[in-house]
Amino acid sequence: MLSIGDVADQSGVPASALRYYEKEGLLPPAERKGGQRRYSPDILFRIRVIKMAQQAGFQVNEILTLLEGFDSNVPPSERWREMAQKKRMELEEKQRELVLMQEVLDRGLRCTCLSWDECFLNVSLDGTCDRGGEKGADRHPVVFSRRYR
Amino acid sequence: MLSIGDVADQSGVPASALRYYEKEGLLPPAERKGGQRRYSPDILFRIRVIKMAQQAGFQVNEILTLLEGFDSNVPPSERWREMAQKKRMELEEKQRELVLMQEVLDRGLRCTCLSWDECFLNVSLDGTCDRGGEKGADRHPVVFSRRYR
DNA sequence: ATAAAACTTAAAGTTCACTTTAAGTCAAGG
DNA sequence: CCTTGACTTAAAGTGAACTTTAAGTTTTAT
Repeated sequence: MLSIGDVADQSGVPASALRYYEKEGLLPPAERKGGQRRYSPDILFRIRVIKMAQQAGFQVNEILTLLEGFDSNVPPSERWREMAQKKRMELEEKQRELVLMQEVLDRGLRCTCLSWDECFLNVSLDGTCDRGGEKGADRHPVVFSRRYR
Repeated sequence: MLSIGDVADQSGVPASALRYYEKEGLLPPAERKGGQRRYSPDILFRIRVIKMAQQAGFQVNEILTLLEGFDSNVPPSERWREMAQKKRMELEEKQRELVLMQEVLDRGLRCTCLSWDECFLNVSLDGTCDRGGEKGADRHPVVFSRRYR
């Protein structure tokens, strides 16, 4: 059995956060030994899922629904399914945004403009600066133009 | 030229947030007509990028660095490049978590267990319940087990 | 010309997800 | 047995990202 400090060390989640999760219902009330929490190592898997969901943009109350938002003892309740479906679509949208953002970063990293001043005339929807027309794709993204400094 | 209300409508970002962004430097100080903000439609592209970066998990001050965190007039400063490199790696990590999370949701949505009680004995690292052994992959993910209700 | 709708600011308030603090209790090692 | 370090709680504090409020000004439509 692990103390809260052990779990904190092994999961990378501070003890204060673990107590907070317990209070919010994200973690089950831990067994106690003389008032102190004792965890089975299983808890680490649950914490992993909580962290994963957080990275994916779930709020605490959403993770709660995800984990225990059903009362029936039949498989995934309608409520759960609805939430999961909705969330799945949100995740897909978020992935698209993530990829777009990576492309913006990559464009910036590959940029070969010699000065910002070269880069502030044309705004195109894909975010590149296409003034001269020669190697437009490798110019600064216009978002970074001097106009806004 | 667009009023702040127009921009709010067209971008989906509340006027109060737009004012906040201006105060924080995310948006350039807008031109004024009798004290009221007037925007060129170009601003919508910038707002799109801000939203994109937010979806991707950038904080406001990070977006600030992204947009104007360089002083030189040579292409992407070292500072910018460092930040972009770091962020790119974070984005990749986040994508992996997103995919994992989708898989957890999908497993839940595909689950065919007849009751939660069927699903609370085995914990495996991939998060599936594999008691009987027949169609293990389609059981409730163990995260959702009764143990924690 | 005037009334309604939309805008302005500064400052205070809100929500989320924790963290910190204070005062005290427990447990593990020597 | 005793000290030290880890733990306990409740409550207050924090930082991020806005939103709301209040009091006033400007624009727009009739």
